[in-house]
Amino acid sequence: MKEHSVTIYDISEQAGVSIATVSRVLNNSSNVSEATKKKVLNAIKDTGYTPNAFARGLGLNTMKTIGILAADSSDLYLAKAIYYFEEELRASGYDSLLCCTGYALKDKKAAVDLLISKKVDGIIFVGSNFVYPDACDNKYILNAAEKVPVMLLNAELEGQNIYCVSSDDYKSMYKATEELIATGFKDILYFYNSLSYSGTLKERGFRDAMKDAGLNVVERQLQFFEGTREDVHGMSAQLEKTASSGLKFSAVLAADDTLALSAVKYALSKGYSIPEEFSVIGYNNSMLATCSNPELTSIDNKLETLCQKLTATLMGVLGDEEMPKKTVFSGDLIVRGTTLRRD
Amino acid sequence: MKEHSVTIYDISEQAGVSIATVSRVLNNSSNVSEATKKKVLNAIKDTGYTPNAFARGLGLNTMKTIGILAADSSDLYLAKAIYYFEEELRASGYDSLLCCTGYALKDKKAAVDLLISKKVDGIIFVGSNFVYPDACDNKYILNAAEKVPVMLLNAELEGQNIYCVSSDDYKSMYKATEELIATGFKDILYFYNSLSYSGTLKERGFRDAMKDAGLNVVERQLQFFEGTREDVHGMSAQLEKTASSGLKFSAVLAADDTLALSAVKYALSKGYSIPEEFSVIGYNNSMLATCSNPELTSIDNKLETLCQKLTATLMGVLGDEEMPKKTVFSGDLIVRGTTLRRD
DNA sequence: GAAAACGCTGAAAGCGGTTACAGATGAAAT
DNA sequence: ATTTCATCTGTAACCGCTTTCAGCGTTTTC
Repeated sequence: MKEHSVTIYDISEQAGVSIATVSRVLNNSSNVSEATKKKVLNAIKDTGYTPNAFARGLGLNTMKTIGILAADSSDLYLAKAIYYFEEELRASGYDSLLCCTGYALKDKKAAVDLLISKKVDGIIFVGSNFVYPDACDNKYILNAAEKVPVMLLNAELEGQNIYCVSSDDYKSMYKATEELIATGFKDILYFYNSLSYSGTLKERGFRDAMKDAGLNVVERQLQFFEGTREDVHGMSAQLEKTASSGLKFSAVLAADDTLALSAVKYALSKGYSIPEEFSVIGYNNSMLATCSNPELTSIDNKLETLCQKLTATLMGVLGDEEMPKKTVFSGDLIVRGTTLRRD
Repeated sequence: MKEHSVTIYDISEQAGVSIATVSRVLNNSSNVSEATKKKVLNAIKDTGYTPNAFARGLGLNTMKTIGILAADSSDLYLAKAIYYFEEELRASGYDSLLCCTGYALKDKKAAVDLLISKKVDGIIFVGSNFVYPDACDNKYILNAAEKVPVMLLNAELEGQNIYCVSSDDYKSMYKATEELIATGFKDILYFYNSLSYSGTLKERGFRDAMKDAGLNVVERQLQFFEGTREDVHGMSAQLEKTASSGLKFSAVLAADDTLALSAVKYALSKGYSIPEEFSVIGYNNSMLATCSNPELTSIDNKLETLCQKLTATLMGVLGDEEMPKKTVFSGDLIVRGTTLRRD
């Protein structure tokens, strides 16, 4: 099978030059005469030679590769982020090594080691679930940052060589809560499925907005969904159960569009008319928002902008520039069919 | 920054052994006495050493890495496939290098070269859009196959060192068409957005089923959507336009759940009741199917099984086993709310 | 016309591992 | 006591590429 792949030596021999010259041609570096360059390029074309990136990486001690860590690449939001990163990185001359870690801390640690051993030039942690409320669980990130710049999307962590780009989830959720209240919905159920860093921010936004509006929040009003992120049926079942257990709510503020969609499903099954009798606000403004019927009012946290900014920051860091350790973008509330218009 | 990272030499020095011994400990190979092993492991722990994967790769000429090529990692279906592959590969001791190529041939070629240069042990082409109807456009795949095993998901291409695992899209679409006809819908609009290999199969399935039912198909009945894969509004607008241009249809057979969802949107906007007056069948049985209201009847092509089979085949090939060059799984029609039940 | 500068090329060291081979040590067999 | 053998460890070559340094021929400079 692997019948001794073509190396720079084969090229040098065929072109009648030294390997150094071949290397120079490959890298477009320093002065090589047109004649020799042509000879080398021909030899390369003839043999179908592709340089060995290991060998190059060994010498240069960089593979021009950025590690991307995401819990679940099939999550709509994370997938989109990965896509943007891939695109941005490629445009900057970097490749990406993707690791889907799942949500267990142990696997996240293993993935970081793997990326380090592959000598990535930087690591992007996609999504807030990598940063834990308990500080000592975050040591693996600090360790990584000792070796390589670490970028956090939608999470925050202080530390040398750690850079954060995130959306202002606190404010967004505060705004969303206000919106529901302003359109006449006071018995709001907060529906979430992640205990992450940004999850905490969102929850605080909801609580504070309720408090500032003089509304009381009972703990049952915050529903945590434990199932998988795609289990829409399970989600609406939980709402159903919550309602039948006696808690009254006429609006759902969801930490995620999928949860919001399940709320729409629940409301329709109950025969409520949306948005007059029952309102819903989602989060992330994913494609689900426009797929839904009626379409979801949702928070757009400008993922593409976040990803661009994060990549730009990373490139700056790699170029030894001084870069801001923390950038926050505020989100927009996109009003669609699951909330009332106000004028 | 990069303050001379810890190497095997540092470990050997600290542990008072040779680098060969350190290497042996790292690879758990041959006989190393417990005492020395312990010394080495301690040194590793103390220094936080992680082996350099380039150097290892250079020596072994394998990085234990599989390249994954997908046009768009944020596409629901592709993202899911990527997720399964990642999972399966990791379980088999391989890592994955993801390249999102976009849909342009040129970029696909570039991505293949990149993977080859990174010395991946195999390449998985995720999705049928990598195989073109025009054979000479597929040369880049044959080239890749000269260097490394090539795996095709949902596409077929003859060639040395090329292995295909796919769903029987022809039969599935044939079945779906039959279902619509059997439930009383004969003026079916076929809605698609991809000219890929499996796209062709699907279309043939539709055409043949219609023909076998004695139904005529006019070309306007096959609508191609050119926009992006998430533009639900654009899709329903096209249906709207098609309808107002005079073509009558009371059912949509979509090559993709997103397209199907847009059909639901269109039908609802027209005030048709689903599924009695208007039926829809989607494809892929993605989460959109259960997100929709009413929920989509869709073809489940058992993506997870496909991915598992493909990975297993690849592992077999890498282990120099004889493997089937082509495996086909048939799909299931999952009946939900957008088609009538039949008894 | 000799010296200096320049453009191009090659030899060789090094990147950090793996591994074949040889050497050292100690126990078992004769 | 000597040989044999197994067990453990070290030396050094090698993987394919980049890059420094030196060398050489040619042109410029005074």
